[in-house]
This record gives sequence, structure tokens and C-alpha cells, in this order.
Amino acid sequence: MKNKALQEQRIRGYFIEATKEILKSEGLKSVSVRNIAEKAGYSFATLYNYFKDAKDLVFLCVQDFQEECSAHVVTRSAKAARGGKKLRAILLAYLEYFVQYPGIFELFFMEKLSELNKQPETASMITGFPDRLCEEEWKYLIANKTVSAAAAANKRAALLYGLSGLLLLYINRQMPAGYPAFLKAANTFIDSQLKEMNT
Amino acid sequence: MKNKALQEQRIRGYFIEATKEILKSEGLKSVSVRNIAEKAGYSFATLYNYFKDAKDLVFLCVQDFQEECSAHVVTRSAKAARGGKKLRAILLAYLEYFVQYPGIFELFFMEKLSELNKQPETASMITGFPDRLCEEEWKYLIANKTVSAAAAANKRAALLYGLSGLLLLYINRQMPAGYPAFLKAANTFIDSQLKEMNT
DNA sequence: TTTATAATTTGAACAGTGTTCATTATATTT
DNA sequence: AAATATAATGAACACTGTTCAAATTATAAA
Repeated sequence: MKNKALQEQRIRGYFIEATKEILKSEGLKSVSVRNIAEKAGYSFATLYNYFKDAKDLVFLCVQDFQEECSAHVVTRSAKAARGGKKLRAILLAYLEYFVQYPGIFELFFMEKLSELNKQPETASMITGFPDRLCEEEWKYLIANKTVSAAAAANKRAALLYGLSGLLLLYINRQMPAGYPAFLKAANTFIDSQLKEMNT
Repeated sequence: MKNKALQEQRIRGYFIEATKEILKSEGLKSVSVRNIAEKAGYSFATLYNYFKDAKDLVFLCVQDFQEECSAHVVTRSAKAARGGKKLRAILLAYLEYFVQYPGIFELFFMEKLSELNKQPETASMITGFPDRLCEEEWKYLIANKTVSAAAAANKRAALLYGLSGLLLLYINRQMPAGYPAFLKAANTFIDSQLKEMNT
């Protein structure tokens, strides 16, 4: 009787798809149990038969969004020459994605994880994400002796912190003011972190 | 008849004090109109006679918290020698304050500003805050030719972004895991940004 | 001091949340 | 077809924010 599992998984999918739609269009503020259920075609009470929480449901979208973001980054950085150039292109595309979908940034970095859920998993999945996007390129740079493994580790951390903060300030506090100024700040910051490499 | 203005200001103060208490103890999640009003000794409806919103009220606490944080930073960095050392002490004390009061970090950097309020004022008051803490020290370093004005501007921006991101990830995503690891990451990051200065 | 007027405080009421649970409806098995 | 198991649902409760007319209090006038 594996039909049951299949049908159950399908229904879960309807709820997840509904949540993703709301997140991308109206943002996290519009995500409510009754809202999701209506878009999924079920009663709000049904949601609780398949998920513990609406927060639970929301964090199940993280993986899908990461894949979407990865695809965007790959496309946007495809033409860049390998090495520092490509790294820059990847990071800029990463920023671009979250500027386009501020609700997803909110979900990734600002929404509180439901306690005791699978906090560590989801949290590290999120915090490790930008780093994974760059992994191949760092390996390449280290292999080419452009940068030492130790220096690379420091730069990776600095980029993770800096870009997270940059997005936080731009999305939440309009600083810098306007997208061109943001782009300039991002370029300046990335360059300052990537310098002193034998590009 | 300036008694009226005085009394009005006092009542506003009661509400603000109540809000501050809640923010520091239970955090932003426990801030509600009825909650604040009860602590202030008034009905929830009275709040609307003195403030447009509970959000309005919350952002009036920002200035008080900044002063408290400033005082903490001054105390903690008093013994450090001027220059790079002092700058480091200031930034570490800044981080320390927000780690101690995550609710205040949430308020400063994550809470949405009520639209059309005094968004630009409050936003720049917040984003400029860490920079103001360091202002004197950067001036000193520039005057001593330890660093050029241009390089200083870049480093200031990088530190603002990086430390914001570091706090965001640590407070919201437990990354790095544990306070010691956080402190180490903070030190490494600050050092990497302050290096290449003739300290 | 008593009365009339102005100002302030307040709770009822409404529309939203999330969540639980007994009831209803559907599907499955006998 | 009847009995049983499974799934879907809306009522109900406790919270949110917010408005507004009524009640209370303070002030001014008689």
C-alpha cells in the first residue's frame, strides 16, 4: 500500500508550493496558516495533519529556493573567466538574487527557526550556502597557488559575514540608498577582500 | 499652561520605559500593545492617545539603547591604547552588547521600520551608529598617518558590513556555534580588516 | 460650591492571527 | 451493504492590533 505514501507526499507538495508562491510574491508577512491552506485548496486545519507548524512548512521551502538561487548564480557567472573574476561574478549574482526576492533573504537569515525542530540542519544548510556556491572556485585558486588554503579560509569567512551584513543593511535599512550605490558598495567590498591574490 | 506638555511627556515616558523593559527582558516577540500598557499602568487604548503605533513606540527606544551601548563601549575600551588596539576594543565591546541583548539587535537591524514614519532618520541613525563609535579613533589613525583617509573609509564600510553579518549569523543561526568560537571569528575578522596599518 | 464644558481614559467590539479537537465526510475492509 | 479506519473540516479559544463611543476626570464658569 504505497499509494498512501505517494498521495500524502503529493498533498504535502501542494502546501509547499502554495507557501513558495506566497513567499515570492507577497513575502513572509503574508504567510499564514489560513492563507497557505486556501491557496493549496484545503482547510487550514488540514495543514496540521501534514505539518507541525506553518514555520515548519516555510523552512521546507529553503532547499527549493537554494536550488533556484544556485541556478541563477551558475547562469550569471557562466561567462566569467575562472579565478577571481568568476568568484566575483558568483557573489554578485548571489546578492542579485536576494535583492530580487527580499522575502527569501528574510526567510534565510532573519526568520527564527522553530525551536527543537531541525535547527542545526537548517541553520547550517543556510549559513553554508554562499560558501558552497564558491567552493569550486576557491579550490581552483588554491590549486593554482593564487592563494593559500589558510588565507582562503579567512577570506571566505569575511565574505560570508560582509555580504550577509550588506544585504541586511540594504534590504532592511536602505543603506546604501539605491541599487547603484549598493552595487558599488558590494564591488568595493568584494574587491577589498579578494585583493592580494595573484590574479 | 505648560503643565500639560510636561504631564504628557511624563506619560509618554512611562510607555517608553515599559517598552524598554520588555525589549531587554523578553524581547521583541513579547512587545504588544496590551503588554506595554499594563506595565505602564494604563489601558491599551490609552497608548493610542500618545503614540500612533506600538512600532513607533519601539523605535523611540533606539536612541536610549544607543546611549546605553555607547556607555558600555566607552567603559570596556577605556584601558586600551589609542589606535588599532582601541579600535578593536571598541568593536568587540559593540559586539558584546548585542550578544548580551539579542532583542536590541533584532530591533536595530531586523525589525521593519513603520513605513513613511521617520524611516530615513531612524535608519541612518542605526546604520551610522557603529561608525560613530569609532569615529574619534579613525580620525586619530588618519592624523597619525597610520592609514590614509581613503583606505580608512573602505575599512570602516567593511567592518560595518562584516560585524552586522557576524551578529546576524551568530544570533539568528548559531554560527559560529558557541560564544568562544564567535569571539574567535570576530577577532580574526577584525584583525584581517585592520591589518596593513602601521600599528 | 455647584454647574457646565472640555479633555482624557477606557472597555466593548471587530477583524485578524495560531492552534486544538470533536464532528463530519470519505475511503477501505470485511 | 455494513462496519471500520482514515482524512478533512469548522467551531471554539486565546491571542494579536485598532477604532470609537461611552464613562470618567479635570478645568472653567456661574
